[in-house]
Amino acid sequence: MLRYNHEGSVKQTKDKCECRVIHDEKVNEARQKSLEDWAIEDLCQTFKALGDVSRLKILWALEHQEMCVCDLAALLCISESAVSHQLRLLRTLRLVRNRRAGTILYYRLADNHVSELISIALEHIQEPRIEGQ
Amino acid sequence: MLRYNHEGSVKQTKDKCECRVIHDEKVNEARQKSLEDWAIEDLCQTFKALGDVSRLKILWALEHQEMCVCDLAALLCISESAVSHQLRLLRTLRLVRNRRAGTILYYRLADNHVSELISIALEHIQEPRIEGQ
DNA sequence: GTTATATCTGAGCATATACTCATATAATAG
DNA sequence: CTATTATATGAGTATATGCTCAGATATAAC
Repeated sequence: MLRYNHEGSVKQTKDKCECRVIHDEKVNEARQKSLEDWAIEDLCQTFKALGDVSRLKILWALEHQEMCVCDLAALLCISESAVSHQLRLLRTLRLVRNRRAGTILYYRLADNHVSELISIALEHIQEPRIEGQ
Repeated sequence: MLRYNHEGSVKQTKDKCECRVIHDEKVNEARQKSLEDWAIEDLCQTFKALGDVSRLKILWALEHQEMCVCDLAALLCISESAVSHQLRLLRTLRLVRNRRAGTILYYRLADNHVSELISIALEHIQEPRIEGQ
């Protein structure tokens, strides 16, 4: 066991924290293989976008067909404003796209990533519990 | 355009909401293909677990090697208590497991799902921006 | 038994966030 | 131009959540 000085993020270079470390080599290896801050942040935002009941329902619906804002609001039984707010977030993260037809905006999934992510997560939650763990 | 009565969740069967619907057939089809409530909720919790910087860093570290609580705390530069709280959540969702060696608990990923999910999300965030959208 | 180490857990708090409401914008019809 | 429809947006608010702190638990050594 030894004491270890951590290098904080860029914002906190002055106040480094001191923590216990049991396996120095493991921590060092993890440090070397760690993702860049921007990647972690982007990953986090992507998963966070999927981690909401309303947005999940929207994405699942768009996986089968394109839909407009008010239809999605009807499906989820929440206000069109709420749907619009969520769609903006999903657009920002490039998870959905839209096409305009007059005053109506039809939304669809941006690419296959969402489908793949949901598919794997479905596998996970449906996996049978293992005894003794 | 027509008015539509929505069936709320089990908890709110009494106060059904009335919303605009443009494409009745789209909404009906989406209703038929919609996931069960428990599946949506489980999916949501799984993605929510991945949608946090600390937990993502933990999972990414465990993808390469098993680690104990205090090493993870040292890596993330947060308290061991905070790590323990997050690991409990990840354990509950069967995303990680542990093995005991004396007083030390070594954590590892429970299966390949986490790796696959992160891998696809990495693809997504690294995808080049498309102009005109 | 006592002591030390590693981890866990509940409570409290500060921040994040998902919604509602009111209003603004964009496209179409007249 | 005005009116209507569909959507977007900013502000405010109630809830959710990630952390710290204090204390509890589990294992090993003595």
